[in-house]
Amino acid sequence: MSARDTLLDAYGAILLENGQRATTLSAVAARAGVSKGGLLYHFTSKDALTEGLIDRLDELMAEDITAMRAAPDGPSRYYVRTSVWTDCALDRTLVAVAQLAQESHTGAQEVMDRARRQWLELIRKEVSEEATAHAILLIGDGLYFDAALSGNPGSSREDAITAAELLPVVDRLLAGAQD
Amino acid sequence: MSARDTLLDAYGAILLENGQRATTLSAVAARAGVSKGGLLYHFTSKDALTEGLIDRLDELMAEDITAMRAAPDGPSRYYVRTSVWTDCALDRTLVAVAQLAQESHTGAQEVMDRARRQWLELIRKEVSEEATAHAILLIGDGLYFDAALSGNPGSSREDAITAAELLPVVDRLLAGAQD
DNA sequence: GTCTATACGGGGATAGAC
DNA sequence: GTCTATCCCCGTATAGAC
Repeated sequence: MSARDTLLDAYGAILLENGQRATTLSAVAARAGVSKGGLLYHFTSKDALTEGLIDRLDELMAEDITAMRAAPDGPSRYYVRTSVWTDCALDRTLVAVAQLAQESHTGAQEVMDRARRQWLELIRKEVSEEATAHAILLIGDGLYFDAALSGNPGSSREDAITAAELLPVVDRLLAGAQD
Repeated sequence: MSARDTLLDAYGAILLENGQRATTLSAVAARAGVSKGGLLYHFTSKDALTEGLIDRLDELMAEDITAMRAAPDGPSRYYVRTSVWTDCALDRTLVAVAQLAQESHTGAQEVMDRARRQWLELIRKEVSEEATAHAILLIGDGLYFDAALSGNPGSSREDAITAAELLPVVDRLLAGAQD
């Protein structure tokens, strides 16, 4: 794995677990196993580091949209299924960048906006009724919100909802919107 | 309005609009129209300031739970209705404290957890089916997530969903869970 | 490609005047 | 009750050795 990727992993992990304030250059460097100077060789500034993470999210989102479009059980079910926390690269990067977006980082806000628009577009193809499509999108948002709040989403709470429990509800929403 | 309340308003507003990193003592003091020293007379440290905001959320939540319990259209509809951004004190404080929770602030995480548990408990009284109750809770979470992401939720986007559009979907969920 | 040393600014907090 | 002045620490970034 490239040094750049290792550093982005460390940055994302700290962002996810302890929030923006904890993402000092020394903390990121230490977690990646290099010194501050070493970090600044690969990313010339902290801004460059955040741009790197945003670019990574853009790539992961492109993959996700492709998979969602091809999902055998349909985009809505795919979307809700994959919004439940699975600790995958997209989950982690998305919640990390969401933190940046909340700190008014324009680039982060734009990529989050783009992500939600792309998801909604695919859900709409399956669910003609506008409000239902939005409700499904909101359920996914809610799942990410929970993950973001918990700080350490890996240690899922005992009362966390599972995809298996949630999908029948999505099915009912889909069926109800068909009339 | 007391000086304390004015300062908490300023702190919450900056947290909401620009994120934790922007909430320096000088910025909060300036927004409240006092000096740094003036602020530190009312709140002896930055921690005291955040505790103040968390206490405020606790009070607002108690009011909200009372109103939700007495809502004529039922707790679920009340919950979704009021989760749509209305720029009220609870909305603003909740999203502000959510930011603190994401920065691993224990007190903030606890009050957010408490809030979600209380909401879920009341929704459960109306919706016996567990997954549906969770789905309704998640729709509210999603609405708060959107508000948090936008940075300045006051300036609602044109594509934002309204309560009027969302409530029929909630009704269908309630009806579907009755069988 | 990675390190140490250092410069510089900003944020939190105290002391004390008014 | 609110202000200014000041201190110290820490975070970002640069310079230059290895």
